[in-house]
Amino acid sequence: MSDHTHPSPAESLIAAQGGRITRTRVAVLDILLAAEQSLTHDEIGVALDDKGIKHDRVTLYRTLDWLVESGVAHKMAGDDRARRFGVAASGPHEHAHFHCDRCGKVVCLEGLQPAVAVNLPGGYQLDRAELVLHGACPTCGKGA
Amino acid sequence: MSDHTHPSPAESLIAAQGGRITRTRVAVLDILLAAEQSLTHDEIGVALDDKGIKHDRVTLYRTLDWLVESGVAHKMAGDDRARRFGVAASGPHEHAHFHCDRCGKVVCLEGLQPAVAVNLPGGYQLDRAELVLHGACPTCGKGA
DNA sequence: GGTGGTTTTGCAACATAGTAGCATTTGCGC
DNA sequence: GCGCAAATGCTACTATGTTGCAAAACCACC
Repeated sequence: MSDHTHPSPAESLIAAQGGRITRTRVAVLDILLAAEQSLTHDEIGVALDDKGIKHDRVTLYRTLDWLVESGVAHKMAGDDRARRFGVAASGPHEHAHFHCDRCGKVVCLEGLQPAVAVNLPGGYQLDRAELVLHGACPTCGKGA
Repeated sequence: MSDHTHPSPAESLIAAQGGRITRTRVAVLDILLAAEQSLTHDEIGVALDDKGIKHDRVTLYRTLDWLVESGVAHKMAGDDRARRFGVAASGPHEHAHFHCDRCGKVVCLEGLQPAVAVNLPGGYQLDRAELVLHGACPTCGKGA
């Protein structure tokens, strides 16, 4: 529609995965990149709507799914049935997550992988470990 | 409906929580007690139907919810949107779970809590840690 | 810059998981 | 046995996620 005078890192990130540069895809990745914590579909949808980007619920699901399959983003299941999405900073998402039980926010704790090489009963082949810490985040902890 | 000649441990467990001994509640807890791995609502419903226990989907939800609130069972969110339930052997459910990525089964690994007291960024108040190990279970690992 | 093929979007309908309200039943104290 | 409160079962509803297909957008090529 206009000249692309703002070459966001999202575009190059999408292009690096062999995907097409589309409005929705760039906007979603931009939102994910700017967010400090994992977001749900609904939150991303609201943010998308706030940016004036026309979108569909299904498109959002497929876009997020594509980002996860491309390794750009990663998804995780929270306490309720809402899946949350975040950008995968490093290659493997071998990092812990902190889930605040009060505000429900999920933050990625990069560079915080404990020794999970525990003694497996035998026969079990460990592929990856997912550690979720529950408690109160700094914001909610102070207001307690 | 007949005389209770088999006083299952489920009954006393329910009574200890101050709950009423009902058909559904005893049967559900019995199934959970007998199962080695966590079960979904659907799996419990099938097992309930297999035992000839008349039940409703909503009743099952509420029964499971009551068991969780009473501390008898514990729930966790899997990879998909289906919640899984299992009996809480000890008091706090401070144990790890193993999720087989091939058959989708979730097993509770009792007595397998690693040192998760990692260095939190500060301000975060850790309440409990949930560790989910992903990989292949002995059954699926052998057939690979 | 135009054209064509393929991907992506958008729409509608569907599928599954979980919840709410309320009348009826049932367990349990009395 | 009686009565009350808890638990069940029913319908309907919400939320989350999926599938199929036609229209539009993106990109390669000319």
